[in-house]
Amino acid sequence: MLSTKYDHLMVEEGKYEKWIAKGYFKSGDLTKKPFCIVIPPPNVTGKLHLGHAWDTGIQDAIIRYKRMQGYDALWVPGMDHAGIATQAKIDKKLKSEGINPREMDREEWLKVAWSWKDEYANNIHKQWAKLGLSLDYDHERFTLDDGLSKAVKHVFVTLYNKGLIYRGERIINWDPEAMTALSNEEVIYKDVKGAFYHIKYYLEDSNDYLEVATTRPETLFGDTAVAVNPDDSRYQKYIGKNVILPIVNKKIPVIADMHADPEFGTGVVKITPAHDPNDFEVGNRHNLERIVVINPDGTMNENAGKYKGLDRFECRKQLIKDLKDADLLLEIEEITHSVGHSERTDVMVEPYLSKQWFVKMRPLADAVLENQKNKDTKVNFVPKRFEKIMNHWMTITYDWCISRQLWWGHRIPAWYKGDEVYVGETEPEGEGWVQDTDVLDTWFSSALWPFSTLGFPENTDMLKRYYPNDVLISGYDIIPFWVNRMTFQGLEFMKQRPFKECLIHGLIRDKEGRKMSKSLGNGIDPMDVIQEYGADALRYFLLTATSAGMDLRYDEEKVKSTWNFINKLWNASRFCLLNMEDFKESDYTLKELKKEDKWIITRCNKTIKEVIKYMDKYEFNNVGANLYSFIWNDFCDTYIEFAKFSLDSKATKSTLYYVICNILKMLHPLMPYVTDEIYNKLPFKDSENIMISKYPMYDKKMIFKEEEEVNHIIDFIKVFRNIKQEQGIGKEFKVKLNSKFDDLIIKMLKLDSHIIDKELDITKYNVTNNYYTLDLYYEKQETENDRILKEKQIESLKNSILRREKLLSNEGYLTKAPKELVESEKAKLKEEKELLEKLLNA
RNA sequence: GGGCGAUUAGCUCAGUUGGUUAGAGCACUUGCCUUACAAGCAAGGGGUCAUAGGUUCGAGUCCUAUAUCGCCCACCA
Repeated sequence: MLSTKYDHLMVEEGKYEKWIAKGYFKSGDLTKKPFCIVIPPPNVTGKLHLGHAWDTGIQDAIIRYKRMQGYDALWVPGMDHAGIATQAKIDKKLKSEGINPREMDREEWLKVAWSWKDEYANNIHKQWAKLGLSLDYDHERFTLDDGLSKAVKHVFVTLYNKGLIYRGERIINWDPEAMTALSNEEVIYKDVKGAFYHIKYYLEDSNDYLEVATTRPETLFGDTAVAVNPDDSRYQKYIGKNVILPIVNKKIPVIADMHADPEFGTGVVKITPAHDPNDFEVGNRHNLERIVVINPDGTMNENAGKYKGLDRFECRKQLIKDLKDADLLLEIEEITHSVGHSERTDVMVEPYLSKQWFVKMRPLADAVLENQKNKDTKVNFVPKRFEKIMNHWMTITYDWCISRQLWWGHRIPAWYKGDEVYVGETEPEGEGWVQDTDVLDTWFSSALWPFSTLGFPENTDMLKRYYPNDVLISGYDIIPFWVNRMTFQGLEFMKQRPFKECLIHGLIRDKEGRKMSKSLGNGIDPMDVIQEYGADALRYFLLTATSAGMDLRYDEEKVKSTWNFINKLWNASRFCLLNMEDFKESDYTLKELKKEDKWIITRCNKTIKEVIKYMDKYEFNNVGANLYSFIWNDFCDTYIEFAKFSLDSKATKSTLYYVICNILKMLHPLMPYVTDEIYNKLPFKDSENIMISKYPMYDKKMIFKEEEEVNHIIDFIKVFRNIKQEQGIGKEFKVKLNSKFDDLIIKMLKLDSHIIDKELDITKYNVTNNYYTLDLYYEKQETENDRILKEKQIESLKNSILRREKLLSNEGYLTKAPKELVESEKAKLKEEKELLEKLLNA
């Protein structure tokens, strides 16, 4: 028997291991329809946070729901090597041990990395288990495992052969701390305080100068021209002349280029083709030399002359001082401008001329845009609005820099011998070939996740069966990084969308609405929450606290209140089980039901219908609201109280069984542990385990017309109690029943010893809800207060009648509103008028 | 500059294709240890749905502005 109080630690202990041992998470029953979700692979950099708990909780709810509905449900687990993030962490750890990671041998370093991966993967497995996720571990993958590496190589080589991957010298975003190139998506723009430095660029052999404004004076060593707008009348006379580059004292030309905006700054731009993407384009147009002046680690190189070796920011300081001393600095204009920072290391990104590998995006993105026009073949976002983010990205995207100067990742399958380049899945024959030392962007491999995990590039049975995936669950923050890239790679290599639907959720915030972050120290460890309230409470809270696509504030009070809800379920179940001790399957019957049994069974079926509707739409907040009020209000507060009058009846026991069984099943996807615990204690059950039992189905035959009658009974009970409390009536009162009364009302209100059949000459109050009516007599002079209360009741009724009469005399309403609505308004008006009559005559 | 979201009870949030008098949890008031649960039960108070217009028989919901907060993208010499 269940203990008197819900104990989440006891309930959750050992269950996951049991589920695993029984093989309940396994997929592959070919007689069933397939349903597949792949987990967004967490990074092997740390522990899972609340966002993961939310994201995976949604997936587990969906997969458990589908499994119970008879699908062959496959949820593919896996993790991401997370190149730059993981390498940064490993390097940090090595440095803290006094080891310089860059002085290590690559192979040695990789050994450290793999043991790091093992340790963190192990942690993540433990956390998945705590969360209760029904992942099919037979199909677990890691982005660097052999199969996925093969997929990556295949994709790289195929795209290269198609001309969709190329190697080129471009301005890329450079992270001077991680010392690697980054993609545009890995650059976070932040507003920082900086300055416009107005510098004199003297014209050759003249005392005249051009005023150049720049935020990055240290790049002037790389200047190879100064540009003005060809239509800018102020400067036309200078076009074609030379200016003297300050400090360097070198001649550079004044050129005319549209890039210079006459409205912006001084209208004169210094052109540094090796350190600015726009300048790079200008340089191409005018055939300018590209001079790199900064080293990969952010220090100045030999082109900076005496500033060589200085950090870029130190150089700026010194240079400004020297310019000032040489009277070349006109002004320092303080401004706030946005500057790119590395997503991972948070250092200022350096636009940097460098030879890298790129994916040519235009054809791939266009294919996505085309595919999104067809609702049967496109990725359907839930909520719909997120499709815009993808479409916009596909419209403006430009070539994707995929090479990273890191060790942790997929080594680029390209080999060089002199000027020769070979790209292939395996090393080329012959002597002297050297493989590219770079690895690929992490997202290059995760972009293949929906099909690489299923066996691609082989055309496996798995791939045929589970691709496209049915739904992908992701936060809106990774649409550009991941969802978009999976979509174009899926279309390119599988000729089909990677998933039919894409369910988007928001971000977790703290109680004050701030993003959870390490620097703020406001992060919450889901494992702590599970320890205190249980995985069931955490998961139910996360899923039901907000509507789709919205951010979620973590509020411990709400988790606590979810715990209370589970405790309520626990005790309701306890009540059922206590009364089912000798109840056998052969006793179970839904014939000869009493009206209250029919009432709860009807409510239960209506709830099933709603819950299924909302589960199918992924509206878990609505699923929760329906279940919560059905369980707490209808079942616990109302039906169980009714049931107490007929606990030895088979109909009552059967009804209790019917309802609790359906409740447990509907709750199971949202709170797997406690529902498993209680289901197991049922005297008999339809399945070995709730998680492989059949999900409830709406049954029209179980909708009874008696529901309405019982609703009136419940309503009357409420009206009576209200009046009794408002009038301050204690145990001394008499009632004279003025209509046919129902036994349930008598029992619930404990009226039997108070019934009289004669009128009394004391305070009388007519209690009615228009279906039942009685006179309530009690020893108390009617006070002013009582009179006011009664008048208030009459007043509000009169107002309501007036409102309805007005509505029903509106010609437009009568002709245009649905007939049923008008009819029910009329009926209600009639009821109200009758009720008013009774109250006035009382 | 372009786009998106939010604004509803003291707090956190729901509110479906427009349809009774706008809901929940927490908090609050009153009365209850009623043998499933006092982490509970019963009853209750509390909202001019950000503002201004409009469409409609009817608007929290649709349209047009405006305000405030937040996010994304682009630009930033």
